[in-house]
Amino acid sequence: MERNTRQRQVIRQVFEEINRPLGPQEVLRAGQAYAPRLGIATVYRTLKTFVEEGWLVAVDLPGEPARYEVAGKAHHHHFRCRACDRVFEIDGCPPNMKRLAPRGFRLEGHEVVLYGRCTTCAQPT
Amino acid sequence: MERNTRQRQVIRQVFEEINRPLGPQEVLRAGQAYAPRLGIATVYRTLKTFVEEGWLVAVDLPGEPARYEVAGKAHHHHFRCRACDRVFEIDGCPPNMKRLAPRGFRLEGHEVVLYGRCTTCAQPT
DNA sequence: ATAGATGCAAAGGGTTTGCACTTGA
DNA sequence: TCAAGTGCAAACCCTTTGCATCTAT
Repeated sequence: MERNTRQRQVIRQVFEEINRPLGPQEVLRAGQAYAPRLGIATVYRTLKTFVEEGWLVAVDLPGEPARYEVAGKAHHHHFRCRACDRVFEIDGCPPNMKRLAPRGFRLEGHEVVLYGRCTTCAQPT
Repeated sequence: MERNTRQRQVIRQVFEEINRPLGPQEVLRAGQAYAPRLGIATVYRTLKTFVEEGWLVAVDLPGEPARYEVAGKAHHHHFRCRACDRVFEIDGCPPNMKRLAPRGFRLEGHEVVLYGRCTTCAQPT
């Protein structure tokens, strides 16, 4: 059965406070503000546990380690800022994905990732 | 200056024969059919060299090691078969990507990945 | 009390690098 | 000839795992 340890409370809190997908290192650093002895192994184990419980889902972007976000949101995609490397959720979804699949291929799902500058990093100064 | 070694000939040939994105291990195994002593380090180094030369481009899909394909093709995306894990190029591109970016964000690029079954793996038997 | 959770350090898997040997030009 | 390229093994980085200790329940 599940225990409600200090570390898990902290990790849950981190995801509730920072509303965007977070990687293990981001979780570790944010969590250590509340629990300085928090270790990276615990972060990995806890992320895995939360995914199995269904409270988190993995967000995989091309060419980088997995991030995680709170589960249960509507279908959506992600925007990755090339300046600060943070990832943001975006609503909506391009239409007619089906017509892109070659004939004979069965389309079961898709991923869309946008790249550019977030509001903060797009500022002139 | 660049040398035209047996290993490089073999790796070039592999990409010309197999017309889809290949990962280092796929290149190694295909290449060893022609050059049995081909080593994985050479594959990595050669892939990197070819990318720097501009002959190959990296194809990164979420959550998996990079693949490579011959450069110079028109803008396109990829389809990954969930049964055989092979990746195929697909033409076309969803319209109106711009409207998906949040206000204030500057959109510079995008990736689309389709998932499903390729023709071969979609066959009933 | 005690099984689940943690922290550390060691082990894994994929990628890169150091170095002596090989080889194309 | 002789520097670029290769193969092997060691090093690396990120993630996972083993194990002794700690701690919610």
